[in-house]
Amino acid sequence: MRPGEKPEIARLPLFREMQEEQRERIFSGSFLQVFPPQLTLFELGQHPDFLHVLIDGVVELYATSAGRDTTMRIVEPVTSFILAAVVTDMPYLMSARTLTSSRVLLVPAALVREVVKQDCALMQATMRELALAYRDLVRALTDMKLRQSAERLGNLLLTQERRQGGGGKVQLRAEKRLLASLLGMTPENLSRAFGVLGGHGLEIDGAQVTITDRAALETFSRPDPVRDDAG
Amino acid sequence: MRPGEKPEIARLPLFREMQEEQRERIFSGSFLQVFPPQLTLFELGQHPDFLHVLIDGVVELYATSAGRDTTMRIVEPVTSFILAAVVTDMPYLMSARTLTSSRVLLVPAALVREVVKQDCALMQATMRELALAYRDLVRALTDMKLRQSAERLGNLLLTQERRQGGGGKVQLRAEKRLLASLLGMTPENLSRAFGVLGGHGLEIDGAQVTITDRAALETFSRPDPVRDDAG
DNA sequence: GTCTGCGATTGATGAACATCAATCGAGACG
DNA sequence: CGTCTCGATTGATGTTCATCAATCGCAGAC
Repeated sequence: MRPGEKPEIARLPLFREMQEEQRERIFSGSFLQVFPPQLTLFELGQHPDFLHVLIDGVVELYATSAGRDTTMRIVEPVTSFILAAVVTDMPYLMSARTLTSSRVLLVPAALVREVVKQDCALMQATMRELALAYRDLVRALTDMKLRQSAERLGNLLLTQERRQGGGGKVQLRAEKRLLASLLGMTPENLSRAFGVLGGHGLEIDGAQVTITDRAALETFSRPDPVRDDAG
Repeated sequence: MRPGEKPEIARLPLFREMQEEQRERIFSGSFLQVFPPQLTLFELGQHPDFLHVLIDGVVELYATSAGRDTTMRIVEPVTSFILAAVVTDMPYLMSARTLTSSRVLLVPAALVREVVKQDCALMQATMRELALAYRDLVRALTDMKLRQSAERLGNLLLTQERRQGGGGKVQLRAEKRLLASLLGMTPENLSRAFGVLGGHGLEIDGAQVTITDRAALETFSRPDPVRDDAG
């Protein structure tokens, strides 16, 4: 682990409040591993052996079924992932692969479960993390069920813009094919959705998106104050 | 509270393992309320004042956005619901209404949060509950993104049949319009989906569904051993 | 520079699904 | 016993989205 990274991991919401001593136990039982791009970290159905914490790089969580697959989440550093499978000790419901070269902290799942039982602060943080993740999924599911593709894209851009500082500019980080899969559509349709939004306050140039008329974009995308604005 | 109900609530996974004394605190701070059918219990965006435990009746959780709405979950007794909003103390992401006359135990949200902090067994149960709910939503979202309507219906029926004992019969409990909304389609399309499954090992008579050829139904619906079989 | 490979885009077509309208059928009620 | 109501069903039609095919544009290789 590089200097400065351990404190950064310790500052994660998940590990922040726990006892120093227990945190040391977690860290000393874990190990950092480097993975090349496009490598599968684990697959749907496998038994969860490690809690993963992405330190550096980008990881995609995706699900497959009957030959088709879809992106469920794009993980950026520094974040833990697949907490729910580790806590319940049940098979993964998603697969994971690196998109870029990545460094991942691997915390043995059994160790997580053991320390969680002994350190109430860690348990509370875990509980909170799971509750927030649950809420994210509620949002994603209603988004999928109630909105059509161009609206979903519009709302995602509005949300991203707020997260990136609110200057009316959004920098797309992932490939568009990935973004399409995350939004539950084909790359072709994403292109067309961008085209549609072009008539509703949006300008796009490659991976650089500019919101030229927020009011128009909001009228079209119908963001929900509860679902889309709050964290 | 009627005799026999309190022990039944105490047997819920959520409350089972906690200290007797703390459980008493929860119960004595809560109250049971009876609601008529079709009554809204709370609405999306409101601040969560109570953890709800459905004792008797049926409750629908649904989300709305831009005039449209969709069923997210049908709650049957005895189950707690909207745990995530209570734990995070953040606005509801779903609304709730009774479908039939219902009795609901209302546990003040602040009390839940306080006792959770003091009783590690309750916290662990909460964590587990949230993790399982998260996994349910992962399943629902991938189902929505990867399968088309008739497949979703087929898999739901296969799952229900297993839960109802596996005799090849499934009794539909909810109205079909509700089932349609839960599956993310219109009532008209649900009818047609049943029609399609009629050619793939299914027979339907009103609310009584019979699986006449499980192999055919599975071939068509492509259940995922991980996602659909495991709990 | 040119070639090459790959992702993004665009157009044409088809499938899945929603919508609109009409009808059917079963339970409620006079 | 009829009729009224409401959900379920069926058919006709339109919209949304996927698929297939071709082209564009850009970055890396040589």
